[in-house]
Amino acid sequence: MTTVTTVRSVSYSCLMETAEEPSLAAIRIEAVLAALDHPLRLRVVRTLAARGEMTCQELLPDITKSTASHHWGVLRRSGLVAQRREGRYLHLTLRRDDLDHRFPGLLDAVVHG
Amino acid sequence: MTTVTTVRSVSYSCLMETAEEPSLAAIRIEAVLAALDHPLRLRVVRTLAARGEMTCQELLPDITKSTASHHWGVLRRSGLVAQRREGRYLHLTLRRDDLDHRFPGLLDAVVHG
DNA sequence: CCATCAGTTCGAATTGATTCGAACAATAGG
DNA sequence: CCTATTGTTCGAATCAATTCGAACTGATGG
Repeated sequence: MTTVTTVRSVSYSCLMETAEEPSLAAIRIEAVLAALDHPLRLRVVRTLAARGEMTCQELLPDITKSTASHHWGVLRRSGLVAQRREGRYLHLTLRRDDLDHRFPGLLDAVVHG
Repeated sequence: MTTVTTVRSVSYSCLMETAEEPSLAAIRIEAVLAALDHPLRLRVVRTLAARGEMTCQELLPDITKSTASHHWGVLRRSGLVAQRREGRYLHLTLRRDDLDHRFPGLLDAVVHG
């Protein structure tokens, strides 16, 4: 009786991808709207707007890690959120300046909605 | 051999519902974001912003009637679009004043995105 | 070194949105 | 009246997004 241990050594090549955040000019309104169209992600954006930089755990403590990570990816790729690594922890911030410059008024509408 | 004709006389009681558009104060940002998170509906909003009042057929000529009607419903209930009946035709308009008043800058961001 | 912790990735299941045809209401026009 | 047209509603099928457990990477600290 041998315990089968499936080692996926190759497929995890592009793990912990460094900054897949779009540049200021590359932020697309379609991606921003799609990211905001989810209760959890909208809550995260509002919390970041009110409290500034926060860690992942502070933002979504009661959510499964894999689910939370999915939402971080959507928020990052949309251009709404930037991340900063500090040791093991990931610190997230709203890209307020970029968003205000690209879509003036949008964040205010979303936050004080 | 009788041809069964299922007559649904009761279930169509609330057909052609008159103005299920929310009032200015009742417009929710969540519904607006959800409505904008679809390529067809985003295209409709942008077309209405550029060309003003238009009929349903002018807006989505190549789309199935039932599918189009579904999208009109989403746009109406979100508060983005108002409708005016003229005979058989439905004329749609962007609720620009209401949206600019409720969420200043949002429509501009969406249209010139 | 080794165990732990934070977050990512994959694969599969569930859930939700979209789409379409058919039946329908309401109006328009002969 | 009768027929064609415009848009709605229902039901079912399809497609996309969300969710979760398990395996994994990389950093931390004994």
